[in-house]
Amino acid sequence: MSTAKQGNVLRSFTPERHDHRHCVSTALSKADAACTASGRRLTPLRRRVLELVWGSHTPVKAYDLLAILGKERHQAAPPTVYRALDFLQEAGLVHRIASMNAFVGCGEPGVGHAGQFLICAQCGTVAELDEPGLSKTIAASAERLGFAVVRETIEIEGICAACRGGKPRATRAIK
Amino acid sequence: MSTAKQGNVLRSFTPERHDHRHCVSTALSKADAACTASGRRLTPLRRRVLELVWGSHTPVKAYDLLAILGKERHQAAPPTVYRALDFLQEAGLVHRIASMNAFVGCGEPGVGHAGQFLICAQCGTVAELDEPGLSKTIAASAERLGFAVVRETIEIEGICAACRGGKPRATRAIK
DNA sequence: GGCGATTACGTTAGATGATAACATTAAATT
DNA sequence: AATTTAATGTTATCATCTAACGTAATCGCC
Repeated sequence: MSTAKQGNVLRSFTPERHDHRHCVSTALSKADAACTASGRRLTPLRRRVLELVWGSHTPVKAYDLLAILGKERHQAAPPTVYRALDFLQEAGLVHRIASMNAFVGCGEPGVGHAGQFLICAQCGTVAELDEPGLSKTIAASAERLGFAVVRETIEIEGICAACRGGKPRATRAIK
Repeated sequence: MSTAKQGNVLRSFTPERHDHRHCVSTALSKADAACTASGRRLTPLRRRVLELVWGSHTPVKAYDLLAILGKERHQAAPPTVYRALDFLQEAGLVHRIASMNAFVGCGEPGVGHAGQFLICAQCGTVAELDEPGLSKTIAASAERLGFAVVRETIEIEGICAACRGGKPRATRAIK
């Protein structure tokens, strides 16, 4: 048996008690650094959207962000939030979860990686993986068919350890 | 090195010249059989929707189906088509491609398999895979985190052999 | 075959998700 | 400061999907 290299967990299922404000501020610091490095402008609006995305333990819907922004700035329309999200995706700071039409903060911005997610159907929390083995298997299949891979969308739905272990967290609702 | 078992191609990139009506009628026959076997009712409406889905080489949008049904039956609203699609998904006869908000016929109904798709960004055609190796890799990662997999969404975007080989097919448009 | 229960479908309305197009403001560049 | 570019505001609209409720078809049973 080959010693399969284990992948990394870029964003783990968060433990029940942890200071999430710390996660958020760390993410924002990383984002500042990444944008400075790449010459992008993390404007107050974009930064605020990123903060809101990180503020939730679960993927956030665009219109939820819109509702919050609407209260804060008294002017916010769909393009406001979609443009910010587009920027953040482009910058590798958030991922879009296609199967949910929702967004999560990226646990490891800057590092080139595919989008590989484990999504708990119970509590809605998301873990982000970087399993090179997965991408390799995909690449092998693709190659057999002469298919050139451009982008991977891997979203695995299931039940996380906490929810299985009889101590389910707060339910999926993010409002 | 272990002799990795190669997966199956459940639905391949269709060759340029082939009698697609044959694909469709085969799919419908299989569907009839599968529904009879499982005690489901493949009503005329559902059957027609399945036929329309299979009629396209590329994933079909719900509203495209709606437009066609509208002409045929002079009464067709969104629920008409979404309900039929829900049934067909439940019955394992079509898959939803989350990253496209579109639907494709399932190449191997009845056989339990994950949704693994290669999607050509150029021509829009879709190949459906069943790579047990992929699912195994995913299961291994999940297990490390105590995560119980329920459903896999694997959608790989890229360029298919035909489009790479300088003889691109008709473009993605399905209208 | 009639009858109640169930399932499918019709119909209206609206929630949610996303984008086009153009005006305005702010920032970077010269 | 003037010019250019990038970001945001604003309005409108399109696309996707679902809730809720009524009607019609079908099924299961007697």
